Amino acid sequence: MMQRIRTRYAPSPTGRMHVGNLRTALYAYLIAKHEGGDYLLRIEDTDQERQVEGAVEIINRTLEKTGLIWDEGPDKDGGVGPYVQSERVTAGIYMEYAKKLIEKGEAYYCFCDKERLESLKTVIDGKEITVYDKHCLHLPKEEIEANLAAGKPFVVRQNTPNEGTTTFTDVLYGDITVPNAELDDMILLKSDGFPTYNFANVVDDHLMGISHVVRGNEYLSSAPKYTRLYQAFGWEEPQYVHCPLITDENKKKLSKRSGHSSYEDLVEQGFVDEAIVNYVALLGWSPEDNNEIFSLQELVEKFDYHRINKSPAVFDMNKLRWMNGEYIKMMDPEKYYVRALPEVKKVITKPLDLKKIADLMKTRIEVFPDIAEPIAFFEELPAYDVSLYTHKKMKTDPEISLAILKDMLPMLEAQEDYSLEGLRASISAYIEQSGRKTGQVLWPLRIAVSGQAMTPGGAYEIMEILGKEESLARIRKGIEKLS
RNA sequence: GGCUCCAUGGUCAAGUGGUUAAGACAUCGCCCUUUCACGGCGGUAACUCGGGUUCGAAUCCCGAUGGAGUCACCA
Repeated sequence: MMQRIRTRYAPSPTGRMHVGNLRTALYAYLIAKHEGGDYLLRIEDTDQERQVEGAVEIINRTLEKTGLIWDEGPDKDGGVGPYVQSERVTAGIYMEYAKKLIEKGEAYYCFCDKERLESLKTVIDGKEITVYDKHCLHLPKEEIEANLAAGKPFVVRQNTPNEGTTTFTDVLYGDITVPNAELDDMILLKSDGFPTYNFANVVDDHLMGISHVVRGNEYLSSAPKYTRLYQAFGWEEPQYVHCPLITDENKKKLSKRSGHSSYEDLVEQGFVDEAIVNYVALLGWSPEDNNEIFSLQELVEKFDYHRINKSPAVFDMNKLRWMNGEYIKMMDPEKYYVRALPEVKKVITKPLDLKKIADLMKTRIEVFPDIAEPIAFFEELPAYDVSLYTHKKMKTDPEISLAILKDMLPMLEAQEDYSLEGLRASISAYIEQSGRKTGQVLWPLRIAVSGQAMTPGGAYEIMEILGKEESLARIRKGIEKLS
C-alpha cells in the first residue's frame, strides 16, 4: 500500500537562498509532484539571533519565481499548522513533546551554565568540540524541582546511551549504523524555550505527516539522533533522502558564509530562472535519456529520486552559463526584450532602434550583462587602427578598402532606403558590377561603420540601425583615416 | 582526531560481471558565414591504487590512499 507522498522544504529565514538550498527545495518538490503528492513550506525561525528582516519574503519570492509552489504553508493551511515554528512555540507544541520524553527518561533537564560547558570543550585540528558529560542526567529529583521552582534557566537534552549502535535507512545510502557513543546528548529545547532545529524537525515532520524527508547530505551524521527520537516517541520514521552536497571548485560545501552565489545573486548576474532550476536539477541527478534541457514540468514527469547520485557535485559556472545561453535563445522575444533593454540602455543613449540592437545579441550572449560591451560602438564610433582594414581571408587591405569606400560613398549618399533589404539590394548590386568578392566589400564597410573587427550582425544590420546620416559620417571618417 | 559518507576525463555524468567505457560543458581543429556568435563535423582527455572472487571486473568483497561532511543553546 503506497502512502501519499508529502515532502517539505523547511528553510530558516536568514537571508538569500544559495543554490544548495534551492536544489533541496527543488528535489523535495519534484519527489512530491512526480507522485502527485503534497509539497509543504515550513518556516524554521527558531534562532532568534539569526533572524533577518525580510528573509521570509525572499524565500516566498524565490520559490514563486522558480515555480516551486507549495500546497501547504504559512499562507495555505492544510490542517496541520501553524507552519511557522515560532508560532508553534507559542502554541506550546515543543514543550509538550519534550516533557513526554522527559517522562520516559529519554530526555532530561540540564542546568549547566556557559562556563561549565566551556570547560568541556576540547580543540582537535583547530576545531572546537564539546561532548556533554551527562552531568545533569544524574541530578536528584529534588534538586531539579528546586531549580525549576527557582526559575533557573534550563535546557532539555536528549538522553542517548553510551553503548550499542543505532541504524537508520536512507533511500540513497542504504543502512547506516553509528555507535551510540558518538551521539552526544543534544539539546532539544533551548533555554529561551525555543526548540533546536533537530527537535523541531522531528516533531513537526511527524505532526505534519511528512513521508519523505529531503535534505542535504550534511545532515547524514545527525540522522541517527533523529532515529532515536522517533523510537523514543514510538513514531514511524519517514523515508530519508539525503541529497549529495553541491560544492565549489575547491570541493568545499557551498554556503552563504563563504560568499557563494545565492539564487538572487545569479539572477542579478543575468541568469534566467528556468536555466538555474534546470542546471541545479542536473547537479546530482540525471535522466534515463541524454536530454539536458528540461522545463520544470518535464522535470516533474521525468524525476526519479532513485537516480539521485551519492557523490558530491562541483557547481560549474561555465556550464550554467552555457545553459543560460540556451534558454536565452529559446526565450520569448518579448520577455527577452524586457531583460535585455536595461542592458542596452547602459551603453546606448542615442535614439536608435533599441529593439533591433537587442535582437542582434539574442543568440550571442550567455548572460544579459554580456550585451553591453559588444554594442557600445553603436553609441559612438570607437577609435580604431587602420590595420583593421587588413584581412587576409577577405583579401582586403587599407588600399583596397579605401577604393571600395570611395566607390560606395556616392551610391550610399544617393540612397534613401536604409532598411536591411534596401541596403542589401544596392550593395549586392554594386558587388556584382564591381566584380569584387562579397567579403572584400563588406569587410571594409563593416569596419568603417563599427570600428571593430568583431560585431554582432554584419554591415547591413549595423547600417540599418545607425541610419543614413551616421553611417555616411562613419564611412567618410574611414576614408579620411585611410587617405 | 572520532564517526560517517564518497571515489569514471578539468567539470557534470551514463554505466549495475562480457561495451570500441555513452552524452553534455570546457578545450582544440575544420566547415558554414561579410566578422563574431549560432549551427554542423571531428580531435585530445577518465574507471585512485593494491589484493581477492570469477573463465571474465569500472561494475562484487577486503584493504590502502585521497576527498568531503559532521562533532554548537546554527540550521
